[in-house]
Amino acid sequence: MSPALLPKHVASVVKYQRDPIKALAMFNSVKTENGFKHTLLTYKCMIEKLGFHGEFEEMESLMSEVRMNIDNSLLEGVYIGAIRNYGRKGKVQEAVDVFERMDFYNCEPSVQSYNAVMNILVEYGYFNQAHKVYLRMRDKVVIPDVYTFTIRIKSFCRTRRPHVALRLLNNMPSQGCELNAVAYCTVIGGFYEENCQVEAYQLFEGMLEQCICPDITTFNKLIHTLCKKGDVQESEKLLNKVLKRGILPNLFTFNIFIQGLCKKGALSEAVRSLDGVRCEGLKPTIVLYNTLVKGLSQRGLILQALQLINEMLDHGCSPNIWTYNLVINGLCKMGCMSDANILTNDAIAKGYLPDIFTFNTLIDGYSTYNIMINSFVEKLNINMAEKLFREMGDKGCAPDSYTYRIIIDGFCKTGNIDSGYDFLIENIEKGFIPSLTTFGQVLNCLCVGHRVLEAVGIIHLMVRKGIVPEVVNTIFEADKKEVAAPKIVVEDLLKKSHITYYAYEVLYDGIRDRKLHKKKLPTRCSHDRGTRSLNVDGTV
DNA sequence: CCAGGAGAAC
Repeated sequence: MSPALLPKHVASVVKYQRDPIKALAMFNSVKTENGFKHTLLTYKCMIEKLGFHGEFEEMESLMSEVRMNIDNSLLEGVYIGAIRNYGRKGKVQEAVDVFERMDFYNCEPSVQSYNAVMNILVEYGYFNQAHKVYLRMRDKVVIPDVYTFTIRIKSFCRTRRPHVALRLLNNMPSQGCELNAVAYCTVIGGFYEENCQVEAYQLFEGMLEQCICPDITTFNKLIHTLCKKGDVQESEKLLNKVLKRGILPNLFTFNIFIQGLCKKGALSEAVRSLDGVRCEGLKPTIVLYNTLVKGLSQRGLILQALQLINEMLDHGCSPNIWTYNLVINGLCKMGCMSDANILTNDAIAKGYLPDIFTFNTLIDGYSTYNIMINSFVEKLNINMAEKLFREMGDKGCAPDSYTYRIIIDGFCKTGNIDSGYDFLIENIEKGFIPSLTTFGQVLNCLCVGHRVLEAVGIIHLMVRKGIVPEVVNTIFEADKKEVAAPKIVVEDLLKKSHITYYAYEVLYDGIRDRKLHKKKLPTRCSHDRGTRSLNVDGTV
């Protein structure tokens, strides 16, 4: 007998399976296990998983299922999870819908549900709707808790009414709700947001006097508000206060400070604070370094930024493509396009593959696309090269003959003959004349793949486009020319080593084959480029 | 189960 399958086992598998759909398949398959029945726990985990990954259809259908199998009054946690996940993905209406349907499904929302939906409404700026939910909550005689107050405080702060927020804070004790540091700091942040340093600081001191001290998370949020505005000094003042209370700064704290210092241009101080990080026994992370690299690059301190990259390597922290993007962007802003290109190639050479942001940065440099595409082709990362090629068109930056050459080259090297062929045709269609090397490459690939029809088609296309050795033009009789020209082209290609001897043989036989000669090429759909289809002669 | 945590270019 196999050991019994327990709900907690299923729940943990669901939790640790990365792929929500795979988790769902497992979840469904255990239903047939002898004696196993899903519980509130397993349903909750599965619904949470689906919602977290934005699989809302599956999530909703599982919610219908759980309603049939579990006492509906126990499902509040499930609904709150769904509300949160809809909120995380910006689906405010859907979040509200879940909330609204709760009592219809015999689940009376508690204060937590009201809070969850109110918070989403406030986060997305639906302040009036949030207030309506609050009024309904009072109507239903649901008692607000400290979370409710904090959400309402936040709402007042977001609508730039910190004084109203303060009044609410002060009313909390009389409503039987104890103040805590989160509620306090939300108000304090609201004052700082409106540049009311005096009120904010007084309130901060008042909070500490009541022996209410923020934890590092809450504190970080507060100084983030300040540092974003460039007020590092005030942040330091606050930090010194909480340090005395035994609060320890963490990497978030340092990063926020460094951002603030960079913002006000105190770059050397910002760089020095790396030592402070280490003094605290913390190990600077890539995020921290990148913050500094960004600050330095934005101020045009490129050499220092590059020096910092070396330093991070010395400390066992590898830069990433973001790191390079920041410096590349700095160079572009300074107008040093060629240096930006050099650095980009340098990054590629070191194995840091440029991403979409690299190109947004470099977009001004007009030949940059070709450099980039070439780099990718050399790395045989042809997908990225093609993506760039498409993007280049979208940006109104027309590919030139060279672009085609390198990209066709890339496809041939990676054995993607369909794409190589399509690009060759597209190249010609755009009015460019590909080089014989390019023709040769595609022809070789086609012949190796026994794609004689297309290969021969290309030879005829070359003839029609006049891409032929000079000698062909000395043949005056049209029918003689028609027979001789393809042969001459193929021989010329072999002579100049653009095609292999094998390809030559295949082509030579192919052009003599009358069936092939007369046969029109089948219409090919370009797989990934819309519905346009081409015949080999370039007609659509 | 509900409030409060650093991340990038245009």
